[in-house]
Amino acid sequence: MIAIGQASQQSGVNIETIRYYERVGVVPKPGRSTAGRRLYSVDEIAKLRFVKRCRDLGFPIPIIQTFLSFTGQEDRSCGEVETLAEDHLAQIDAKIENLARLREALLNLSKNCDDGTAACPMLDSLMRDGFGEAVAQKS
Amino acid sequence: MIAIGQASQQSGVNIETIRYYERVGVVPKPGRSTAGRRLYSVDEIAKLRFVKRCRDLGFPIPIIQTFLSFTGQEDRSCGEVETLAEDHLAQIDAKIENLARLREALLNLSKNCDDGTAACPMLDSLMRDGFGEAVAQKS
DNA sequence: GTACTTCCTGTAGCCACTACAGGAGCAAGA
DNA sequence: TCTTGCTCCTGTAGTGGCTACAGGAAGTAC
Repeated sequence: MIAIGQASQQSGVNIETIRYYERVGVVPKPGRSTAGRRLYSVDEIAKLRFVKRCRDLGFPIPIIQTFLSFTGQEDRSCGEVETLAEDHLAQIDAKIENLARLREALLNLSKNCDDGTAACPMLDSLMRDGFGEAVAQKS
Repeated sequence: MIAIGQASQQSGVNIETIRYYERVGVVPKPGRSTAGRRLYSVDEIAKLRFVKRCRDLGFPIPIIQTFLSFTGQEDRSCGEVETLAEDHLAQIDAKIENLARLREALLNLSKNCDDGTAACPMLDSLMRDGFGEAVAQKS
């Protein structure tokens, strides 16, 4: 059983973030020492690392909680995990597409800036009507 | 001079968001009617629309404030605008790259799910050591 | 005994909104 | 004139996923 600082080092999760995860119920409350300090087992460290990996993959916390509720149970979990992962993948694809469109729009705008005049054509374009409607989408 | 509802329609900015922009100082405080209701001029609507377009392009609010401080002033603005836009473009590129990497990692993980066994290989991979380090980057 | 580090709780801040409560004004029809 | 329904007002709190800080207690090394 190790203290939170070591748990942080071994899992790669910030101390404050570990406490945050505990507070919102992502990971279960760990045991405590007689003085009230958190003590983590190897399993709990593994769970923290799992959460970190999922977060690095961009999964939102509620999805990770669903994942954690599946681990250990054998039946039906794989299909649901796959569905959640595919949904997430679709969202990532949508984000990439959106950013690519935005990139194009921005590139078109800023290349006008090269013409050497003092007033900025990019700001002009943004101020004038009729631009930008093609970009407006939520990421 | 029109009321906030019309200003919202004409600019495409949500009413609550208009008030938020006023509160944080993105747009100047508008005039008021005798009863204390906000009244917007054509110029102020244009400014709101400008802010919306910049937000749609993903510019953070402090940058938009810089843009707005440049509009109307002729000298030196274009070079600085270009720099800000290029920085932003670089950030978008970094985000796209990150998401693409993440996409790959996720695809590799979830395609293992197809093997028909009951326990989930994807969750297994995430629980085991040695995976995910290549993905960990801030978006 | 003392200096240093780690840990504790609780609260507030970040970004860019969004939602809601509880009230007031305004315009149109009966 | 009264009522109905819409718009608007202020102020506050919530969203997600942390991060930072204050003020204190406990542990460790010399």
